[in-house]
Amino acid sequence: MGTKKNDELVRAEAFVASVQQVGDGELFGIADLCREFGISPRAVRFYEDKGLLSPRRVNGARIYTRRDRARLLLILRGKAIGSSLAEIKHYLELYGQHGEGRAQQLKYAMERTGEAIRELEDRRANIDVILAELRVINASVQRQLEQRQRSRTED
Amino acid sequence: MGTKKNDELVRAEAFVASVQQVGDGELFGIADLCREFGISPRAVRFYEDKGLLSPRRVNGARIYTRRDRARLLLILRGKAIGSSLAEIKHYLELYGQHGEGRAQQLKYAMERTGEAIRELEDRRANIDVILAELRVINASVQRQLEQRQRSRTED
DNA sequence: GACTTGCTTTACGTTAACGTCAAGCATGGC
DNA sequence: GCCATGCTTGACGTTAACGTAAAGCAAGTC
Repeated sequence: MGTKKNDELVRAEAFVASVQQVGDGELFGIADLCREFGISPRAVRFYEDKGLLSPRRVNGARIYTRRDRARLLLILRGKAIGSSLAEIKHYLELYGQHGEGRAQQLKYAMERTGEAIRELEDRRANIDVILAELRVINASVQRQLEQRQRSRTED
Repeated sequence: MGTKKNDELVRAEAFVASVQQVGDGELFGIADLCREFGISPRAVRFYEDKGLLSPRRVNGARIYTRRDRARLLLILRGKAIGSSLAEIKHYLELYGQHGEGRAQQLKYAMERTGEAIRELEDRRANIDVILAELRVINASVQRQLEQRQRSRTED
């Protein structure tokens, strides 16, 4: 009963927690992340320039925590759904901690997340429309094909 | 029973038909389309440069049919879901007619639409993941707020 | 201590998707 | 005939998201 739905929820909570986590434990070099996610170092540094990441430094070299890694994953997912880095930056801010602020700020945070949710639902709705149309097309082409088959069989 | 679902299907079939329609009937100037969709003439001409539109000309001026208008709508929906104009061009090709080709071409067309469908489903899945996370965040913030309310009431 | 390997910054190049003039034709009003 | 309006085609500018050298530090190897 609702096991799949619940799995999704658990996974979502875990990921949000990993983004809000304090940066300790396992550490990564830039090459590690690039290998893991199949992206270029240039891209990772670019995201940092844009304020999406802020790894620590050891001898000038960038050191990433699990939290940074989670942030990078969010960036890539954002790109996968067609968001700009500017929009993704907003997402990252939403994923930040909201425990310290006062009521005013909490309300503001809720409005922002609400906005983001509505926008994404809207985008998904548009995808659904296109998907429905593509399925119509696909079915139509398939009917065409089946007709050919039949007229051949009738020979 | 399934009325909403059926409405979607009908609407999808109607739109696909309007894209495949022959260009006659009602005609539009570029300003009409810009007003209707809230975009700039420059953008419309740009889409034409990229091969996404090909309106007829009268005295050099562009004349758009219902079919062109439907194509433009598809372009804008494509943009709304974060697709590039190059990807949208692929969509437009998929929406084109598939009645004339031979079996080989029909099969190829089906593969392409199948690909596009899978990609969009993938994108939608990613959106769902982010949506789930945003809802987790939203709920968390709301709990924080309710706690404040309660501790105030206890005074 | 020279060399390789892996990181760094700086800077210039590139593609996409337009915005923004500038200059010219075509049509309708007066 | 003149002028405003609305269209047209260049051509150059701009922002985003990197790619692509070029040149230099830092650590480990032999």
